Amino acid sequence: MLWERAREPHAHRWSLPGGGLRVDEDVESSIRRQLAEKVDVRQLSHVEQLAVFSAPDRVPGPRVVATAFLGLVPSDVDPEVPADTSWHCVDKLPSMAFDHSSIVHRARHRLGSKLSYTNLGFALAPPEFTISLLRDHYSAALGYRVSATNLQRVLSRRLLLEPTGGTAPPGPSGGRPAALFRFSAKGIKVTDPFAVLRPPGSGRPAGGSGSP
Amino acid sequence: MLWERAREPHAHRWSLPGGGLRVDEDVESSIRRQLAEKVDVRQLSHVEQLAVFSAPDRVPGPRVVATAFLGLVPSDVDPEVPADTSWHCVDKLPSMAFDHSSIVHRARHRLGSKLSYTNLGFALAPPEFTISLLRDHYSAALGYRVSATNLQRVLSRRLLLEPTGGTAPPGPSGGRPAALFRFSAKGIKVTDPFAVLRPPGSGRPAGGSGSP
DNA sequence: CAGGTTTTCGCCTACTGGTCGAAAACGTGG
DNA sequence: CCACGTTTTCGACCAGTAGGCGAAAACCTG
Repeated sequence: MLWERAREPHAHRWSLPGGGLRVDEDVESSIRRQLAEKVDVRQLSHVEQLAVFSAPDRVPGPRVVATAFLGLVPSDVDPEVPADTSWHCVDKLPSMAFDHSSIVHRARHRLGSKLSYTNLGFALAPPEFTISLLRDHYSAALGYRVSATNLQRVLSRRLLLEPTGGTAPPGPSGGRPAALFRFSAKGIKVTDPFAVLRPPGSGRPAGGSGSP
Repeated sequence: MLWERAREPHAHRWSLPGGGLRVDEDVESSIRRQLAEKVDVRQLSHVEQLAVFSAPDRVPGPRVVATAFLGLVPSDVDPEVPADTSWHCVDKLPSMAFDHSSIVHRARHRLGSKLSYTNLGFALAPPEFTISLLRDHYSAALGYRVSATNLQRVLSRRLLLEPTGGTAPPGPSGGRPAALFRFSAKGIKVTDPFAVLRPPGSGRPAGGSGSP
């Protein structure tokens, strides 16, 4: 989501929403406040620090140190934005002000990476979703097609998918109605990475009961 | 590596090395300069931004925004440090100044997580190392025993271990001399995460050449 | 009700990680 | 100098995991 600058420098170019840090707030409170004030985006499903951008010449004039954030909004919410603000596809970005273009690319890379070793993908979807919708979000964020079959099995084995019992109506061209799921967070967060080298003794959840 | 504060506030308590940002440097240059100036630590095998700590009351007086870094030094280098500086085990930390204790815990958690989905473990070892040494580093950082057999096979299958041909002399109690390896970086960095949900068609690295 | 569409499920295969035990290579003590 | 303990290395086995079909289910349109 970008905001078209009205004033110099870089007037009429697109920039990321943000602003100065007040003395009585930390950086996360600040970005949440600014999003709420300026563009009315409050329903963030995930917010994390991306990186500090601090090159001395990143903006004209005195140096400005910026803490960039990665924020995700579920795909079903479409917040009202002011006239000078609009959503852009990360594959077709306009010319951007300052170093904001590199910030966006860094965020895109972070999201793609985290999809592989965390469950952050659920933050992209509404509270109830179909596997196809989740697959589309994964595909868009990763940049390649992922199989719905495989995605469902992988997430199911991790006990992350909980069927709601309901179904979503099929599209205009028909098709079997898709089952609805919700994220089954059994004490875990979407940001928790799953280990690859595990502690010993955690390989076999349940041995064959009794004697073979 | 901690530094004992001489002045108030928090005099005589331990704190992380660091200092103010100059106008002509970015934050990474700054922390590298300060480490080089104050404690003569130059041989960092890995440096990454950890997080921004910006709570308004994190230090007495005017608010100070700090960009914390995670820096790794290979286990074979032992840089000379001034009298007021010394290394501490993260399991036995002294009382620390400001919010530096939470910064260290955050760094520890980050390192443990990244060992699971990147090859950052190689940054802990010297350029040439034995599997046992690498296992000890993994065990220390993760907090549980990892098997040398498994570690070697996992890393070998990822084509990350390149034997140097040399061997390390056995310890005082004998034992077979251990083979030496180096990190085989074929165009990859230790920070690159390995994907879990892979792009299609990448399952089989090398098909059987010809007809078996 | 026939045909097209989308989702879901089961099966098969390949790969990956955990565990175990044997063998190799070394030092030490009798 | 040879038996013994120690440490590393390697192979084998097993279970769990992911990718790739293809069939079946469930829906819409004409």
